[in-house]
Amino acid sequence: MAEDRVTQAVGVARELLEADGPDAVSMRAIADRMGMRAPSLYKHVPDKATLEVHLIAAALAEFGAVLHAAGPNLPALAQAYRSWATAHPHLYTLATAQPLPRDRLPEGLEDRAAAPLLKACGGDRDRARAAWAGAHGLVSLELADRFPPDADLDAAWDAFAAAFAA
Amino acid sequence: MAEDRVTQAVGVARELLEADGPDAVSMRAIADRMGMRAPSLYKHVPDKATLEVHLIAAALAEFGAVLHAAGPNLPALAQAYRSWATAHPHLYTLATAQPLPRDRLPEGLEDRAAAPLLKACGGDRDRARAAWAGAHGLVSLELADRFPPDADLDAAWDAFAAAFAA
DNA sequence: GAGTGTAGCTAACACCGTTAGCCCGCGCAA
DNA sequence: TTGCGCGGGCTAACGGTGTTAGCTACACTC
Repeated sequence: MAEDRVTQAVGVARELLEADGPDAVSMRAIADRMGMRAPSLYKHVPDKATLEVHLIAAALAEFGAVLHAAGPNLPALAQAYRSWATAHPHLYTLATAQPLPRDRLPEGLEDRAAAPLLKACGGDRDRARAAWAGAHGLVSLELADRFPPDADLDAAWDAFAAAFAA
Repeated sequence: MAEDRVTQAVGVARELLEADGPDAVSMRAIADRMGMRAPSLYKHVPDKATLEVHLIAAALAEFGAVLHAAGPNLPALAQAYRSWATAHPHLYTLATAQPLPRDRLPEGLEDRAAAPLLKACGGDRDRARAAWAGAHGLVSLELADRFPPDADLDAAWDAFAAAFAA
């Protein structure tokens, strides 16, 4: 059978990333787990960046599905956003901290992930972007441990939700 | 005289970072610009991480001063936040994307940078954190080119300000 | 059976941060 | 003046990274 070595490599990369963070994701480590040496990996994958693009695509698809399932109301979306991101911190960061390789991503992926929030904002794109930024900001500051240790994150999320409820 | 080689190294690191991004900041490149080889740099600086801590401290101090100068009202703060960050994208990212090495930073640096926003929010810490997250989210998504090319960022900032104006 | 493509391998390159060990020259003390 | 320590430069090297070149062995086809 030998199901596609590329998807296998992406899976291994995801395991490594989620378990031990971005520094653990090396071509040699991936190859090791696939039972081969690093150079052989290049018979299946052109380079590491491509692998990361696949990882980002998978992450966005999964994340988008979670948001979609939360339905188009803002508090539920915020909760889903935060809980997925904190459950997959390295994946969230990978998919979010760098420019999107839009030309190498499946058509419509981005829009599909954004759709629930846009609907929750009644189609107001600017408002949706501001809300997205709020959620992303809260999540990424939390993931980077930027809030003081005594900060009440739930309360901060409530304040965020309150600002956008009006 | 030989003004402190450490501050000189930090200055060079900043130049490299601002000019060509984080990948350009290598110990060898810094040493080159100082007219020496990389190993000699270690006679003055214990390691690269320490250099980065100095860079972060300098960035936070400068950024904090800019915010302070903007005064404690939210629209002015938002404008100052965005314009400093976009003027120094790599520096902003460096100082913001990783956990703060709080134990190695000057006492009170963090609070001083946060003070203007806290005052603008009337001392409501949760609200201030939500507002900070909004600004940080907008900036970091903009810096990472995450908004669609046709997005009107000014309008998104207005929507953000409107949400927190009420 | 000859040939061809797939998929593994080792060796190597250029870079990274970092360490070990050498050596030169300056200041200071006897 | 002589000797000595040490600050501050150097080269060589280690182990890591992504990646390429070039070899080989197996399977499949004609």
